[in-house]
Amino acid sequence: MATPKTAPRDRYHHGDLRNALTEAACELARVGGPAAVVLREVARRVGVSATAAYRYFAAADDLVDEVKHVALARLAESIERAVNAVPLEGDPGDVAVARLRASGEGYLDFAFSEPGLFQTAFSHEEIEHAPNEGKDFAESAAFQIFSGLLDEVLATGRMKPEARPGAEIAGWSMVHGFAVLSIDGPLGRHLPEEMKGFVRQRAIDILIRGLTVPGD
Amino acid sequence: MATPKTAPRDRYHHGDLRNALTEAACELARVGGPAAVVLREVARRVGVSATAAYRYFAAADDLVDEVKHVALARLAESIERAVNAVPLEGDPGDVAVARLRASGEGYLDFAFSEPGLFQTAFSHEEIEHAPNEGKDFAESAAFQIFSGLLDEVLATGRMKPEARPGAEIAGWSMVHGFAVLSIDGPLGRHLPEEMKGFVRQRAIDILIRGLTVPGD
DNA sequence: CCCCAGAAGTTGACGCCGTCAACATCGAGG
DNA sequence: CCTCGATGTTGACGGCGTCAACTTCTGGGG
Repeated sequence: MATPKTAPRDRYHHGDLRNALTEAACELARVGGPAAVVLREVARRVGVSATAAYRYFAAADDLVDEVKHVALARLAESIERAVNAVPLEGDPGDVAVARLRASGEGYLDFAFSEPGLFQTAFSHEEIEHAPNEGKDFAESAAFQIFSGLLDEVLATGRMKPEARPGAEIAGWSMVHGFAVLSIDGPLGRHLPEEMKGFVRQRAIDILIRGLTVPGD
Repeated sequence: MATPKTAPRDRYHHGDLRNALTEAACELARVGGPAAVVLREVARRVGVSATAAYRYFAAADDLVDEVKHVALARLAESIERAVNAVPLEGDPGDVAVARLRASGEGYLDFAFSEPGLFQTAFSHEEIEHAPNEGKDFAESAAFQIFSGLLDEVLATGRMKPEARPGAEIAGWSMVHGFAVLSIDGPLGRHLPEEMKGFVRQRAIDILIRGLTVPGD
């Protein structure tokens, strides 16, 4: 066992295939969306036979699931980054509202900068695939952050208590709907590029207006 | 040519294949979503060879497009039905707002009662498929109705003029996002059935609150 | 030291898919 | 009646996901 571990083993066997596959799958998804994640192509890119993937994934869908989790994590990072960029000085209510707004911006930043991954994050091939582990999203980091921000807003009095229930879902719906309609829906194709930014701000404005009460 | 047209011609040739194919494709989409629209299966159901479809559709995607247009039309019908069910008596502002709200309800009624068709209506296989005919959606009946309803609300003074631009897109985003998240997203799987209705009302409430000003 | 069990990857096959080129068939108009 | 164009069929190709059977590599115990 003198010098064996350093050589990069050109013809696979012992490089960490699983990670390599996941990475290749992510790249495919990034460029072409969920439909582009094709098991045989992933294997080809990694330089391995198609069936090799079955050592690590029970089926092709599981590979897509892996990408989905990666994408969801990146989405959460994007939101967190945007929220943390908001300066904390000034009226606490204003800060809370600004942070809430920023979370929406972070969501859309990710959706527009990585549309393929975003689409993959929300793809479910079949209408049903088990009562489910319950793990994949509502429990996800992104949702938790968003929920916490709404609590902040509530705590500063900038939201009426009766408006709090269901607020995360309404907010999520607005921002997600806008992303979806923009990325592969009609907005993306029919809206002049210069209006996109305007409309995006308006959507978030209307959401914030619906959720909060004016300051002072 | 005495009695030829009445006989139903069992072995295709001259029955209107195109319609039969479209209809079968719609049924597939209805039950299984866009992924279930498989050319060979459609042909099989109609009792015809797979390649027969190529007389009427240049490619399998064109068949899906056909379903998409049907689905979009049904969506518009559902919205129109809900809007027209609103009684016109009382304060015009209230009526306009009620009609606006009803359009959202009609949208969601369709999405939840025909999830497969709804998903198909908003599916686009590839990220790009031409600068596009521009026809498919923003010009669609549904969008026009929605836009008109917003104008009504504006005219009754229940919406501030500066809130009007971008309003249809914000509204569409909210309702569409809610539908998508509910049908094949996390809301559908993680939300107790009894809360669905509540959350749905809240989402629409928040939207209306964001778009309008209170009456009186 | 060697050797062998099991992990890691390959081969070849199957049935499904979309699509194409070549062929068969029907029915209306000269 | 006979031909010609529209309509549908056959058979093939390559790509896909998946499976069973095979090979090759590697580390740890005799």
